[in-house]
Amino acid sequence: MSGCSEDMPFFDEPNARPTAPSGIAARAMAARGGQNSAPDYLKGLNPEQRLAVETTEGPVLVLAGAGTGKTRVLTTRIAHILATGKAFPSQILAVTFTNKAAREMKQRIGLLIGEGNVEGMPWLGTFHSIGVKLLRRHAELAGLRSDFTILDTDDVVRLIKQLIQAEGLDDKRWPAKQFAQMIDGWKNKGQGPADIAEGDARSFANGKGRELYKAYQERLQTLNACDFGDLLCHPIRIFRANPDVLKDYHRRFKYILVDEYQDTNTAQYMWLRLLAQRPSGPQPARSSSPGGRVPSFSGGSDRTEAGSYRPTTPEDESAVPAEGRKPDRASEPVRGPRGGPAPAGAEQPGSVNICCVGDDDQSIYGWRGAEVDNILRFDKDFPGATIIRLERNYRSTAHILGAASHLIAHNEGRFGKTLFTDRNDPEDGKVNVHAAWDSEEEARAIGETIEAYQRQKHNLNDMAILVRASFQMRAFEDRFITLGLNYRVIGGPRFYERMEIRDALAFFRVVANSGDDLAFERIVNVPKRGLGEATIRQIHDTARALRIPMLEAAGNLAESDELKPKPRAALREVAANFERWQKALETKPHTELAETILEESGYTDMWKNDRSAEAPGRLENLKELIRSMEEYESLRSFLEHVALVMDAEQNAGQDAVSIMTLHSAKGLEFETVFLPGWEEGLFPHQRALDEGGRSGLEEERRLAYVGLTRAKKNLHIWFVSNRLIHGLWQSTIPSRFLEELPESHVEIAESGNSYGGYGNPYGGGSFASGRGGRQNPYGASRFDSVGANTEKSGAFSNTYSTPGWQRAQANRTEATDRNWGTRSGHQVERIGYGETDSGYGAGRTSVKGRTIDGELVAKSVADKPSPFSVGDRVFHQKFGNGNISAIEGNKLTIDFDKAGQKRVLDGFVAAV
DNA sequence: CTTTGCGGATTTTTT
DNA sequence: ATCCGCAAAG
Repeated sequence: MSGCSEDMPFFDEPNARPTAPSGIAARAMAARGGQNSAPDYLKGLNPEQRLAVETTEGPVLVLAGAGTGKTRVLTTRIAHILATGKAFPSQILAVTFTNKAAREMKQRIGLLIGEGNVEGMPWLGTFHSIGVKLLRRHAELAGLRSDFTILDTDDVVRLIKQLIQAEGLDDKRWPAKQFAQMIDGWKNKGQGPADIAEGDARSFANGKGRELYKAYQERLQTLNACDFGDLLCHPIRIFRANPDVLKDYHRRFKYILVDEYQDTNTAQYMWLRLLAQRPSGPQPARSSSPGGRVPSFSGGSDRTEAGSYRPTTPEDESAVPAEGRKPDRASEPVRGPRGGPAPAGAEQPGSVNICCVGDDDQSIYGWRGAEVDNILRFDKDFPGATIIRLERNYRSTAHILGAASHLIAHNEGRFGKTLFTDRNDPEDGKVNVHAAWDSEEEARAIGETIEAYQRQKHNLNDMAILVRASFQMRAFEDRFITLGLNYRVIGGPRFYERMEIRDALAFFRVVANSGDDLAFERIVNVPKRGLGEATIRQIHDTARALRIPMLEAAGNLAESDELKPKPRAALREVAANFERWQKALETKPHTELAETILEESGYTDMWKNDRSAEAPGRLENLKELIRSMEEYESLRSFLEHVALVMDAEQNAGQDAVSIMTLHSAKGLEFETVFLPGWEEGLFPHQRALDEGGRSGLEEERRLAYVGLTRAKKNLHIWFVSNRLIHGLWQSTIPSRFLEELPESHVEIAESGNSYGGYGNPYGGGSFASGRGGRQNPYGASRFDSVGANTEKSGAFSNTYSTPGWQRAQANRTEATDRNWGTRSGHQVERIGYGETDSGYGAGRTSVKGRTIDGELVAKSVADKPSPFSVGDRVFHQKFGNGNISAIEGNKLTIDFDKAGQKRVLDGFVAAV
């Protein structure tokens, strides 16, 4: 968050191209047997991969399908560039989207080239972390000091709220959160207040959108702060306005690599374009392409500074590139290996050694600004680009690949790739499609399948459940708790988002940077000190009037007599505390200081005195926070890290099933994958359909594709006929994506009997043909309307007329009748609800009554008196041992030894 | 200042 | 249904 001093000199090395092999290069060359035998790191690459690695010069697009060795290519390519002495580590710019990807890349390059040498890659990182680095260097060019603070979403929303109120607007009618998202959207497109569309500007706050945006930017500037979007937009602006600065980077970055290119948004694209341009020579990446109409971030659309682009013409606005404007230089890139180092393309004027790796079929972040078009028009942006397809898949069985390929082929507007594999094991099973009555049964059945796999010696670690929306996770968590099956939820609320962590960080931020008013406001009255709205307003006003930080203003006020005695004493203490801690910053080790701060501020005591169930977990988190600080040299460098890298590894050691959303599964793989919830309205999601239209549907389909391609060997897809949505039971129909799977690779599982795999209760034939004409006696389901409107191709409508499917149908009807009674008066009560927050693992845990074969189990239990009494010692599968402190019916309040106080159903604990 | 009660929202997520 | 945030009352 606050100032981290970069001690590495900016240009730490001569900019000259290395002439002699560096240590790494020497080693790699030594490893190379003779002129014709490849160095070790190239061994084992297939021809396409090798081409992607060795085509170092000129623009290259690597279309890497799922499981085709994308990361391997990227890392080997870097290793190759280094080993052949084409560039110093510091001359390679390698960008990723997530810290995880960056970490992984660093690590894998380290394996290829030796740990120590990776340290020299200062420009390998996320777009944002590199953005921070650039911005710290040139902060003054953006009107900031180099110790600027990075605000996270929470800070931004609070700040915007203040602005909205300051404008005298109703913050109820104009939610700050919504405006924050709008600003984020604008920044994703690289648009400053001057650039936004009139309609956008008008649509918020009675037409004050633009003013509000402007006010927001001004406020950030006075706070010496910026938001995530600024980390990209400021550098873009700096580059545009300062050609000399940009030129330095042009000289510096001989090679640019971009991971997950299909996920880049417009701002990231602009940023890359600026860095990839080589003004000294022909500029293939210029206005001859759609990319030429790079939107301007600030100022009018006809500025030409930095030679970045020309005035846009109407033609430029069309998505069609002006043909016949091929680059003057030979567009034929250096292809293929020549044994020795390729010509020093890095020095050819005008050459752009940019390599983007991505997969248009895995673009699933359109909703947050990613532009698939960026990857689709790569060859227009960079004429003469080499496009390399990686289609050989090393991950999945032929059935899984067949299913995935067939599904994704329903999308238009793609490069078109077909994954293939040499693998041909007759043992490989087809993709299984299962039907269940409702989400609970779905969870139960998947739980049983998992246990069956477990009995066959499969590790839980190799299995994952990938859901479309996070609310689906609950059913699985519930079920797994009762089964005692270990699971881990990935991607829940992140560590840094937890209240206690944010509070603690706010204390640290003020200590590190007393001008951090947002942080100060957050904790000035934490723990409660009797400083209410009135006092805070007064501090605020004083600070604004005198143009000083709020902390300082608070100190002044405490010494004046403008306040009543109580708040005055409180403020005096706060000011004294911070003064003391700031002094200690110089002398005390930062972890010790952090502990002191939390102690002396009364923050830890606050949680110790809190009797709620979450309190112990929160204290645990605070301890973990301090522990994690040890890895950093100073409080400042820690805060910098936290601002950008906000994840924490969760219980990785244990064997556990992973539960996560499809989005967070991208990039991962599992032996066995379960894909529940393939129903219209949920997947494809209704909102994606409503808001995104056809392209929304295509993105959903890509998401399905991502899901399918996560599986290595076993893939189970599920759909249910009834789902609880917003507290209402809705009958649902199977996802259209099921119809889009090829019959030859799919098997309809007849899982029915043991736990009842019943699908569509309304008869109407198979889920492939049962669209339309079906009636729902219980009122209109919003999903029905979707299905009814779907006149989509019947290309696969006969897919499921197999004997197996028909038998499943027969089962289904029978079962339907049996279950019907229960369903109508649905009473799956939520009987107990306990929450655990301890650690980073499973965030939520809940227990509820359940129906088994139509009987409401929990209900029958509820009528009997509880077999336990207060004081009994009991055991719970998840929470361990504890003592009962209260009983209400069959709900027990238990003080667990480890997990703290929880409320659970008596059915889930046993007497010890 | 703290507590209670009402209204609104409830896809996906990184930095 | 239920969680969350905010505003008015205690």
